[in-house]
Amino acid sequence: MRLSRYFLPVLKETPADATVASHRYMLRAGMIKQNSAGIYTWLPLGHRVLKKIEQIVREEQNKAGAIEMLMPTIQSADLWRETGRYDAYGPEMLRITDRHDREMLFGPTNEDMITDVFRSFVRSYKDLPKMLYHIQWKFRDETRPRFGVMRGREFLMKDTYSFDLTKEDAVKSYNKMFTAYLNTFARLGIKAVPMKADTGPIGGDLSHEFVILAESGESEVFCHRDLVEMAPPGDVDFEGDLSHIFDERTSLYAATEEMHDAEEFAKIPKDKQLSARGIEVGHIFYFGDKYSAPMKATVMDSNGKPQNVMMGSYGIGVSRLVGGIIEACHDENGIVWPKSVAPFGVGIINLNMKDEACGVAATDFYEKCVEAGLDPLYDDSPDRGGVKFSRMDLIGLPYQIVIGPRGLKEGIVEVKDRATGERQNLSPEAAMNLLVEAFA
RNA sequence: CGGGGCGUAGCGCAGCCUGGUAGCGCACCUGUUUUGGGAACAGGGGGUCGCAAGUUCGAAUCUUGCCGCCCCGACCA
Repeated sequence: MRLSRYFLPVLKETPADATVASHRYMLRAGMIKQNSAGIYTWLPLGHRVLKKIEQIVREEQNKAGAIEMLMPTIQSADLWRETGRYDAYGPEMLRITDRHDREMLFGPTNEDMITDVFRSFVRSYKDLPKMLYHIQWKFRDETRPRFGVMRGREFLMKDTYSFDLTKEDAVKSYNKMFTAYLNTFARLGIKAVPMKADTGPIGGDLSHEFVILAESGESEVFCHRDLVEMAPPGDVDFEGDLSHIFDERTSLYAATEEMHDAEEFAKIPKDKQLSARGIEVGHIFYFGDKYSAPMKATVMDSNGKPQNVMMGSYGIGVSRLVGGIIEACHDENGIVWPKSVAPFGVGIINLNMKDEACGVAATDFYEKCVEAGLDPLYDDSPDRGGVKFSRMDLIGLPYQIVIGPRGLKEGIVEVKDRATGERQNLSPEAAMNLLVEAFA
């Protein structure tokens, strides 16, 4: 993409409303625009990141055997009455009346609806297990939206629902998602720690939150230090036994504030005790027949007897992750994107648009990057060097290629690694090789 | 939902206390000179001062009501 043809409204000054780093940088980098409290437009740069995260989440869900579908944002109140949640959910649910005075709502989650879908079609235990998911916008009318997209009212969430005949089988599904989540967050370039969690209003008795450690986190969390650096499971057989992965993580202490047990925590060696602020980016629940029972979602077992299906639900805050990743990956100059989610792979800076040789070299490098699939952003604006440098640092692409008249005379371009700040002077060919290898 | 704060040009702010018809920096437009870490000079455009009512000869400024947004807390993906 050529910057001159793109839509990248960066801000030089920090908007007064933004107090946390990710919110400030998202506004300044032209990723989002606030429309009202907790509701945002995703501008082109932000949209790219959102879609990249979404795609990684999708791929890891598919690997784990979950099947993608799409349910609507608007739901009928009737379904929620069946489970008693229409009254239980409270003012956080946005209630709407249609022209026929029918009560509708903008879905804050989809347990009720997916249970309805399931019971409409599935009759036999032979169809189990099943894991279904969608990636859809949710609305929760928070009393106090804040921190930009990290606590919006409208947000994009991946929610998976598992259906099994028995609790024992449901725990296997739970472990699949537990494992998939570890891989997902690792691919996103962040360290998310699974922590024993309160089940909240969704209910159930087995639940973990996946938490990124960051100073701006909303809640306090406690865990064993080793959990933070533990390598992800990587390629595993999702049809095989995954309990060792679950056991390995859960044998070390990790809990959110509500579930914190100071006595247990104290048993950890002092140098391994970690208490920090955390951002919840994923949450998984097992809740048995909480919804299948009232909604009569049953399948025939091998004896021909109807059984309530045992369910779990598994959420990842896709839009929240954009902010969460920035909280974990930024410096004083701006965002430092992990390669996997960066909006563009490499930024090319032409230091002097009026210098003909410079233009030829930069355009040539740009076109080669396109061919190599590096997804480059070419700053072909007439701005001065300083403006281009600081803008490129702000939007945080993993690599910057600086092409200027001075270097070209020596036959070199400068390659800057955004994360380390390290710069190398290389021939264009060597620079290209470096980039291709970096993204291989 | 309790407590606090803010709303004046696209962004960041001053002016309000003490009423007299709106200003600064950045951004934007034109021109010239510049061009390796947010250039300089000259000229220019842009605001019914959140909305409504009231007080007054006169309201950004005083009064009342409403709306919007932010921060702390409680609540939550």
